[in-house]
Amino acid sequence: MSGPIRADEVGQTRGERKERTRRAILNAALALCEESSLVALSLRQVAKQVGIVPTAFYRHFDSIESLGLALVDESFVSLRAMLRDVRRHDPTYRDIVDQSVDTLVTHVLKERQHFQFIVRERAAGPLAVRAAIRHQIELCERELATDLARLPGTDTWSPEHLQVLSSLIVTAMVATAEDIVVAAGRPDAERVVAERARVQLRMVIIGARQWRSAP
Amino acid sequence: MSGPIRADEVGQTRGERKERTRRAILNAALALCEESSLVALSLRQVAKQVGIVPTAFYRHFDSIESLGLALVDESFVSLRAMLRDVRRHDPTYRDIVDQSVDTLVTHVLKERQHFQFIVRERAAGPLAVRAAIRHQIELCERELATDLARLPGTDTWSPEHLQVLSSLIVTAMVATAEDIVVAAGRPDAERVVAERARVQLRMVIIGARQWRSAP
DNA sequence: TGTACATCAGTGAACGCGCGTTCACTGATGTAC
DNA sequence: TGTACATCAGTGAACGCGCGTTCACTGATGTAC
Repeated sequence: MSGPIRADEVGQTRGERKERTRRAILNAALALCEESSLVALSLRQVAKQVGIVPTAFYRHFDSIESLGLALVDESFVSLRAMLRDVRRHDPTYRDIVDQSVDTLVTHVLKERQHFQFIVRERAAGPLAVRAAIRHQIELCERELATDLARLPGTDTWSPEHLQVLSSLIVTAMVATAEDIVVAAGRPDAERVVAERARVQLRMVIIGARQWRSAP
Repeated sequence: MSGPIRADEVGQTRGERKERTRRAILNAALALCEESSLVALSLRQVAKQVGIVPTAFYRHFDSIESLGLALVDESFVSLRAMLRDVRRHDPTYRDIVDQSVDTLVTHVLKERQHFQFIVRERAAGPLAVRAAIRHQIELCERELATDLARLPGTDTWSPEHLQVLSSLIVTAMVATAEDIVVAAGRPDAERVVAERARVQLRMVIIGARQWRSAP
């Protein structure tokens, strides 16, 4: 770095400072595209927000698109942390819905920007970003199908059936995540969204269980 | 118009020509934002595509955002045409799923740009556009709830229950519309998406019917 | 029917601005000896 | 440990370009008489 060293930067290695700037770029981009989309975000806006000169951006990313791919990775770290939390609970039909929806709500509110980024850029991001998000979501669907296969009473279901059910659940949960983001900060609205998600999940599970006997 | 009159323009009134340009602007915008989003679309791109000077744009719309609101109206004309088609069929549990999914696939493929616009701008459009789309979708959910109330065997369901079910179905169908757009042009992929939508819809309906007896 | 005037969709020049990207640079940090 | 050199995150000037918006305009269409 050629500028003056700030008090909070002494004692850091060059690598640590680079990582620090990289993180600042990722955070600034995440915040700036919140109200529109990556495709409307400029390199100069990001640089300005971070407090670096526009050309310094290139020391970290090739383009806004590759910055977007890094944000996809980062956002799915949050999403997978949530899935891990969901799996930690006891897999019984009785509580699984309540626990899963609670976990979803908690994580979406805690990492709002990441979940918002996923749902928004999935539909409207740069092509490579859209593709990366769709791929990650597909992986989540497959994982969920594997998890579902471990639930009691699902041993007779076909892999295709599990996959279709899994895709329906993921779709409903992505939609719920969107609704939570919209409702964020209004406790009443949050509760309505959560209750709806619980009922929907229960309907789906009941339907799937019945399905077995009527193929 | 101050430019030369083209052969295909003779005999049109001033109003007809204005409407013609307006339509050209809407079509150009719909095509141009297909690969990214309204928020990344410029007035000059649209004008260039239409073949008018950028300032002429203002004779028709205040801004890209108000053009977007017109595209929302236009797109929901397509969506409501589809809903009308769905309703035309016999409301029995046996065929309703096959017929509805067929209708959905046909309409989404026929008016691909409109459906694509809705799902994309719902998540990433200018704020007013997002709000308008969410409002329209909410209206559709309420209409569907009314339709569901007319199906045999639903007379004992509560309005809240119908609303939750309706929202789940709309969510699943919006997701299916997205998948149809992605699969468009690959008949195998289209068939997979349609079959998945049918199974999911059946699961949901079965679950909802059972729900009644286990509140 | 003809004439005089109003309307208004589209024109074209001009503006200041933010954009991505190039380039040569600076100077603190890191490394080899 | 000290010295000489390499690395490289960040700088700053400059570029050509597309942006939204302003303004005064043109000339065909529409209307009032």
